[in-house]
Amino acid sequence: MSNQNKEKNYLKNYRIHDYEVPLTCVDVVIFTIVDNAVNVLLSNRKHYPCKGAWAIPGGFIDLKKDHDLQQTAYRILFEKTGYQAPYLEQIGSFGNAQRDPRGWSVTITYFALVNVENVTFAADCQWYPINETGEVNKSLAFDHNELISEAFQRLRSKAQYSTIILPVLPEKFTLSELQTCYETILGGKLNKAGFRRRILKAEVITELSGEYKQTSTRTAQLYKRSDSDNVYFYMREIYAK
Amino acid sequence: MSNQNKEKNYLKNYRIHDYEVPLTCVDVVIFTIVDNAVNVLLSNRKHYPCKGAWAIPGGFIDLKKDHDLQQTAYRILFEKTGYQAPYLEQIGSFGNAQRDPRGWSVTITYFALVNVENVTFAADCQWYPINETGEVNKSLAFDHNELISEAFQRLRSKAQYSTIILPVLPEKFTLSELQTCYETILGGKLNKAGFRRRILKAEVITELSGEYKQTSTRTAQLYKRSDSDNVYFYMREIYAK
DNA sequence: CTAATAGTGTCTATGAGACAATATATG
DNA sequence: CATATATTGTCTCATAGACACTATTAG
Repeated sequence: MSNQNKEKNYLKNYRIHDYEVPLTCVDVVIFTIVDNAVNVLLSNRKHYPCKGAWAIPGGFIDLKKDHDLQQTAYRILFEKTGYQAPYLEQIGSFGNAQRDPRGWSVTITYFALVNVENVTFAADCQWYPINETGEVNKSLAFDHNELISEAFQRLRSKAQYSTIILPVLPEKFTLSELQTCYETILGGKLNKAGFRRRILKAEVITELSGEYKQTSTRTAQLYKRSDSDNVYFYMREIYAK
Repeated sequence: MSNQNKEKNYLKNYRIHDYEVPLTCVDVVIFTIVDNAVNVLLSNRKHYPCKGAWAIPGGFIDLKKDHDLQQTAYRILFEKTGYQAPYLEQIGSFGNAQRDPRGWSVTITYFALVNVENVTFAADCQWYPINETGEVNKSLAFDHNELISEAFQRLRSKAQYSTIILPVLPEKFTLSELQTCYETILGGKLNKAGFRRRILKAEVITELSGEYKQTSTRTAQLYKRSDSDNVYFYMREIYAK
């Protein structure tokens, strides 16, 4: 038998269920900002294990429908929030023998950034604020509080040198609102003049000429995300205190 | 039946093989520097599929022996290189329906940095230089050239703002050798005075007082990694040209 | 007018890039 | 001494941080 035929033969007889395999699933930590606090979307589990417990949205790969991992994550996010194209990034995979009572399990974890006003979330979901350690004050299913914490660290770290957080803002926003979002995520105050210089240099937002937001005092210029709303990466980190 | 008993019952009857699951494996891109070029360790596949093809070291999770994903990666690395504690970092997971002829498959990919002199690699392995696009000039099994490229991008990107590459150096080295390593990975020349200021500021290397390396001209001060050889992250990127 | 927030001007501090000067080996 | 590389000094430049000043709105 030729080598090629041997390979064909091997593949014909290959059955994944002849092997011991881990559980593999995809989880998505969905962040937004509500009332100047970072919030995460929690979903109440309908099925065993951990039925009734709160958890971040997640699920198994649909081998028939999902073309790749990213699409699994998009599907999960869409099912829970109705969002079509949010900011979505893989933060890493976590796997060990203990994290799931069913056995050795791996989660490929993503994080997403959404604007709270654009979410029409499923009935089993709710926003929950995260605390200073990047977790929620609530006992969650599996190791989900750790996953949230990891995701938040990534978010905060990226906010220090990029314009990643723009998707949490509404369509139109002021520079002060944008600065407040950064301050919320970074956990400290930023210098106003410096912040403005920095964000304008990135050319990721565009002034809406003639459009202003009424406030109790001086009106503020409105901006929108630029059409080419790619994330900009700075050569230097910003410092919040 | 109580809710707790129902859960126990569910777990007792849970069989992973009742579900359609993807293949899940761990692959490790092992980098070193040989003759001022970044090299990657390739292993010749002994088993189907892609028997006889070159691939990066990888394998399945051993559900009995491996406590977590990181340990799977360490095990794979140790089996191929004899290395006990190299620099190892997860770069991400890649999964889709096409990348493995056996079906939907996920790889959790790590990259490692080793010093070439400390490796005693397995007989089925060899170093292979990577080209400007971060791939090897060779057709590899599965999507392994893409994985190498992703890993190399991560390596280069991290070298711009951290001291991550120290593990590729031998026990004792000169500042010029260290700078050459950085230049090899970054793909450009660095400013000498600036580089020295920067690396010494990080306090990740220690002068070996009285020890010098003979060269054809002036001897050079030897250094070693500091005992606390944690990776240092700079607030600002370095620029190679 | 006052209060409050929006928006700008400018000085300082940090650290990288450029480039040259000096030091020390070999032959 | 010539040459090559190691090592250091110093000037410039970009950008962040500090801080105060001006502008504009409501009441």
